[in-house]
Amino acid sequence: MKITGWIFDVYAVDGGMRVWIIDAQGRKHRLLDPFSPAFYIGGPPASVRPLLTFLSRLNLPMEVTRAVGIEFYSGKTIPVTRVKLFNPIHFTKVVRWCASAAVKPEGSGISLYNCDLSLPQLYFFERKRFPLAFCEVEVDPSGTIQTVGLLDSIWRTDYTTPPLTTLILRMEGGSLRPDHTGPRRLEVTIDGRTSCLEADDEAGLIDRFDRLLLRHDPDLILSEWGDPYLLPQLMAMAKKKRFPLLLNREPDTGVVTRRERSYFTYGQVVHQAQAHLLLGRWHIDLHNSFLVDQTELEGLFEFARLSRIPVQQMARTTTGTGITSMQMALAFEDGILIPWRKQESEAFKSADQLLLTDKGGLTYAPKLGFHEAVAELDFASMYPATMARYNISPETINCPCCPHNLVPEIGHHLCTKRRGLIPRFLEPFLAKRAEYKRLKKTATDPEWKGRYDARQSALKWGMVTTFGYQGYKNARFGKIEAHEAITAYAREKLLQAKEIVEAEGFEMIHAIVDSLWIKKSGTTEADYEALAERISKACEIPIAFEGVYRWVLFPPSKSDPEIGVPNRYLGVFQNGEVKLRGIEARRGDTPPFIRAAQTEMIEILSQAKNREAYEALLPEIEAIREAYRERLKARRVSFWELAIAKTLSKSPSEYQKDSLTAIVAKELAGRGVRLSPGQSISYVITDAKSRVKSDRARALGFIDGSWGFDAEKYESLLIQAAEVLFPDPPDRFGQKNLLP
DNA sequence: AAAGTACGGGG
DNA sequence: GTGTACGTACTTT
Repeated sequence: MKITGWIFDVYAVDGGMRVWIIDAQGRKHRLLDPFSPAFYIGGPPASVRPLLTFLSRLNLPMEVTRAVGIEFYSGKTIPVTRVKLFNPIHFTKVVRWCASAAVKPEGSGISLYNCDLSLPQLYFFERKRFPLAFCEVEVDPSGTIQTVGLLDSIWRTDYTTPPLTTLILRMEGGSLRPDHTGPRRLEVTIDGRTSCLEADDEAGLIDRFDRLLLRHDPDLILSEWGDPYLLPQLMAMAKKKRFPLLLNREPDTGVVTRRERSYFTYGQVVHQAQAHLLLGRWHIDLHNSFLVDQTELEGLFEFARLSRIPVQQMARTTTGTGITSMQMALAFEDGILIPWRKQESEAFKSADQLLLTDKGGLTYAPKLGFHEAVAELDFASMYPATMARYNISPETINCPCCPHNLVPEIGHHLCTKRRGLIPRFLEPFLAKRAEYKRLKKTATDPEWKGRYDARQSALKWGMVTTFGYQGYKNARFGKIEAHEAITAYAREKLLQAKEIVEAEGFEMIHAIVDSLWIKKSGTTEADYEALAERISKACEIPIAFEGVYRWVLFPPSKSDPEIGVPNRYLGVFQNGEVKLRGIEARRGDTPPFIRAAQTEMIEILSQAKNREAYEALLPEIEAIREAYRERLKARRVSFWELAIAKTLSKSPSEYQKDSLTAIVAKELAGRGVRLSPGQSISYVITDAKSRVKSDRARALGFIDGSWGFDAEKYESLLIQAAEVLFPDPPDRFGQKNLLP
């Protein structure tokens, strides 16, 4: 039998990989693909021999042969032993035994390769397939796959995804975390019909839920808080009532769970809730996935395809894991032995070298205040472009063969003989993103426009991470020296651009890492385009002319009104597009009420063509402010609009100061809500100055009509949000603010 | 005044 | 099962 469709799910079962295909009619096909994953052992024969003896005593179906592979850092072909397990479910166990200290004593010189990948990854790598690939499958009557013809490629930009039956699982009445509120009803939506299930009849609830699953057989359970709350609750109820819960499509299997964790990344703590992964069906929690949060399902699918990580797993992992998997796939294709964990440590650096290399991006202080007709030039994807252009990769930095090819400022050098893995990975990746951006512009169908945008945004995250990962000590294909080389080149490029611009008589208003704000009277758009062209040529990486601002405002720092702040500004391009950085409307912890007020004000100001017109709008801005103030006074504001969302950086009990966040977190913890670092909470300020601390603020989920809000406090936030837009003009320091 | 806490960036 | 910088703004003590 021949089946044409998309690879929906892949996981290991006894005797092979379970492969689910969904065809264009939405039919689901449960197939088996025999698969014998292999890992490799390298090292001195005297050390390898006892390991092989150990393996032979296991009496598991396997094949041990001699092979060769390329060692990643040296690029040399080395002899290795290949261990192929005939049954994939033995793989993880056998690798773990081989790695354990009893079998592989310290100092044995043994290295294991290709051993810490998941089985779906190994399967996809070896068979050159990928999640959601469109293909033609030849199947025998028992459902075993004979051949697979790939009708798709990870580099396609016009791919489609299978038709999915989706069940939406959430709590009635909003998306607040269920355990941060009082009791609510469970809501299940499928085929456009929503049913509410009462929690007081547990047996009836499970029974109705099971019947919905049976009747509709959804491919995707899309939940809000399914991971930390709904699925655990449903599973506990089912267990208590001894009812089966038919979440998996694979018979006689349990739901795979992964422990919750909190980790630190990019300067902040992130919480990943416990995950519930289904077999033959997807469960995706909208609130437990960075990628879905940033790029919708479309970006998640793009990442799953490229990384060869199944959709459900990809939803819960970081973009860093995703791009590492893409890099491993490329290494695998090239016959490179994938190193298990990093062995290389940072090379020694002298004190004066440290001073130079530890600098990151270059930042100037902006010229304060209001400016007209300023142009912005941005180096596009500066860091990835630099890595690709200068061949920056962990195995090319400080190679033994090219000491002459120096990186600016710092003592590192780069290989000229071997193209690095990271640049080879980045080239098609950069090109694919550029293609999506182009398609997004030219697409006429709004649905595809949105799709292209989500996909390019997912790729953007991949590139941001590729750079960040070079500086991470445990990255598989990263090296801190490579990170330093990238920022060194980037500083050089920005300086070079600044020199060109100033030599041509432009005034530099601001410059930061990869962007310049410049002006010169009489300059046309075509002149700016030509200037960008000249800089691109001189710098060897592309810089783009973003546009000319009607006006851009760099408000003064609140701690020192004489200086500006690098990342706090607002401006309007000539096409009317508004750009905000660092101000209230852009921040995640601004209450919706304040955000709405400031956004409305900026909307009005964006009409202004020049400074005079801008200043003339002051009365209108004041009118908006007063209208919002009236609403506060008349209490015509919902708690939801006043809610402040904050991310916890520690467990509630670890807070030392009684900030509002700490007070509310402790209050919630006292009600039995488990809060881990990285989770967020929402609260309303009820009485900021109350001597009774617990009266100062109240969690949004537990506030009711008996509580009021602190109108005075919100009024001051409102006034502040307005004042940012009318600071003391820089040439009129010492005068009163334009707003009282 | 000092220390604690949280935010953004990237596009 | 993977990104620990850095500056600003604001609050508490």
